[in-house]
Amino acid sequence: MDRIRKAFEHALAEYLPGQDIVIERPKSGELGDLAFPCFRAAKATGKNPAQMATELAAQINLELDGAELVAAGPYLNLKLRPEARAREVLGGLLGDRPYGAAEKNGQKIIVEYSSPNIAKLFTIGHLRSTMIGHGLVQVHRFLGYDVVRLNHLGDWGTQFGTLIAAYKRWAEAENPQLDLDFDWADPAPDDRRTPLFRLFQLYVRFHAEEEKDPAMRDQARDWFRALETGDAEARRLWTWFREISLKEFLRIYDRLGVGFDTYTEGEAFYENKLSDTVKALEAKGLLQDGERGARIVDIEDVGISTPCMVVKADGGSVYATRDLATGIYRRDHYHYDRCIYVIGAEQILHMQQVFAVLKKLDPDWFTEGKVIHAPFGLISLPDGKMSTRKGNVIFLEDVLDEAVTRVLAIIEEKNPDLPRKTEVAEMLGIGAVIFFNALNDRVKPFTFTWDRVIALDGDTGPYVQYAHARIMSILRKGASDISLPDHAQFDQHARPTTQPDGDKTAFIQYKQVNFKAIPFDDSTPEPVGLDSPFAQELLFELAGFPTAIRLAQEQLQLAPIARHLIVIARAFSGFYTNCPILKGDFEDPNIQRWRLALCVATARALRQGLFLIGIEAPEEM
RNA sequence: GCACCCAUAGCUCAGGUGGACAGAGCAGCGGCCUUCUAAGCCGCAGGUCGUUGGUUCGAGUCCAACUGGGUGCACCA
Repeated sequence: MDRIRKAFEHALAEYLPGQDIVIERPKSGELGDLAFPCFRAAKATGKNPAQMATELAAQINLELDGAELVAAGPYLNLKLRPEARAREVLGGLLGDRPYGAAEKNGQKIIVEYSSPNIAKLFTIGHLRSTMIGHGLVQVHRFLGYDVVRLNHLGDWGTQFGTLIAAYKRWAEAENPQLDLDFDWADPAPDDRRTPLFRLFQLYVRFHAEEEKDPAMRDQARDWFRALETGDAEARRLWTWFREISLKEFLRIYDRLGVGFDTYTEGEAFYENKLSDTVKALEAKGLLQDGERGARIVDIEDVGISTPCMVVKADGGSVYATRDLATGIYRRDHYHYDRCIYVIGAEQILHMQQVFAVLKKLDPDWFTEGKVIHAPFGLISLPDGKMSTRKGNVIFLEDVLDEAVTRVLAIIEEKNPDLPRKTEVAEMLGIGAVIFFNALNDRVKPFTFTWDRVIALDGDTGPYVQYAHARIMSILRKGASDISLPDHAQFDQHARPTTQPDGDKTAFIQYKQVNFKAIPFDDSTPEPVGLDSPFAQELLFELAGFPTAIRLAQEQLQLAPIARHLIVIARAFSGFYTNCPILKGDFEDPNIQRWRLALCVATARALRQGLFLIGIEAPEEM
């Protein structure tokens, strides 16, 4: 389609010299494959847009086989004949390269995402940063960028004082390994009898009790100070807490199919870099005295009235200090082209402050767009904000488990003989949750309800997966001259591992799918059997898939991909119900071949898109 | 008080750089399983795009003010 777009652009440029030629996609495939809105050009030449479209349609000779120009009101549309469209789209989708993927472009992107706090359990809120970040990683790799995946672990701070104090108070004596249930707390659910869960219980209890006994706060502070000054006992517990937390995190990442290149560059990593950061700011003359002796950077000149505090009155560091140190370290260590922070929208001001200070510190490096915040809206509960401290949260694992349970019930009802039920249920249940997140990937906050997040009908992950499974079923039954993708091979590429040096491949290799009967080269015969409006609409939507991926990269959000997957799946359903593939009575056997080719192309696009947002596609469901 | 974000069908949301008729899903009602998976398909019904002005040939989209909601505003992260 790129080839045709270029030819169209060229032809238009010839007739409209000196004008910006912007080519769009029509609203539907019925109108054409490409559209040129004549408004601007008409205005520049003082013509009526509709008249101009008519004139251009008559004048321009495209010299493209199978393409015609049609004036539709103020639009000049390029419309391919059904056969030409089929050839064009299928040729792109059934080639060696993943559809819409780009060559390496030499640019390096680093993405910081997930970044959970040690000793806390993943909530539904963590899904946002984790999966949006993962999706952005996939999309950038797909488009040819080198990507570094960073997990900025919350492994430092006063909460460690809290944890150590709580551990000392309630656990050390009778439950030192945290391997027993506490008699003062609800027992952990069966599948969550982990040290991390009990650590979390300690944390919640401490916060509850310190309300009544403020002296406990001092103990927590003291322990954190001990940790900062290198006290051996504090250090030992910190290391251990970090370990048991990370172990659980990795298990969940594995379940989600997410991974990172490093887990070591968390907040603790930057502790010994803070004083240098402050010195660098000092050297640049950026630090000023603030209230009560705090040290601040004034950023009013860039429109931010709240100054960025870097040093507290007591000389301690704050969040911003760590983020500044992080920014500097990454500049020196990664030499990136762009650094993306996938962090909640409630931190917009904070990120603006940090970016503003970084720009003052090194305007040559931190240019516009060099560091960028990809924010997402907060998830709240029907009765208010989630609070880990208060314990009114929805845990991510509970959501995933519930989704899988609901899917299993449906499988038992509709397809009880399905092989590998548990695995399929896992793919579908988790897919539903992840897809919902991708579809709602936006700045608007939303209220969590079980039925919304785990919906299985309508515009959902399972809807897309279902379309894919139906195709695979057809191919199993009828595609004797099409070799199917090897499932093991697919899994290997589809699931990025949690190993730092693991997965480097962002897209599925489909070398296993070969069209022996219909090679795509100049000798490829005219496609037949695809002139139905349903087939044509499906082809049109498949053609729009690369645009959706590029849009996702530009906007740093996954919604365009999720939405387009729905559109493709819906178009396929139309094709599926209206155009027989295996059961048809074809006078020309090539009709069936070409319809099968369209099926393979669709499956490939669906899998690829699901993969980009982090979802697996079972072959049967 | 100041800043940022948001406001489209009963509900949840789409509507890249203003432009082809404001579209989906859910919920509701009515059809479709002796043919490739009914987790599906088809149809019906449902909207003064928060309000008022402005810019423009053209505004759901841009600007201003207002109303309503969310978030943030230096010694927590």
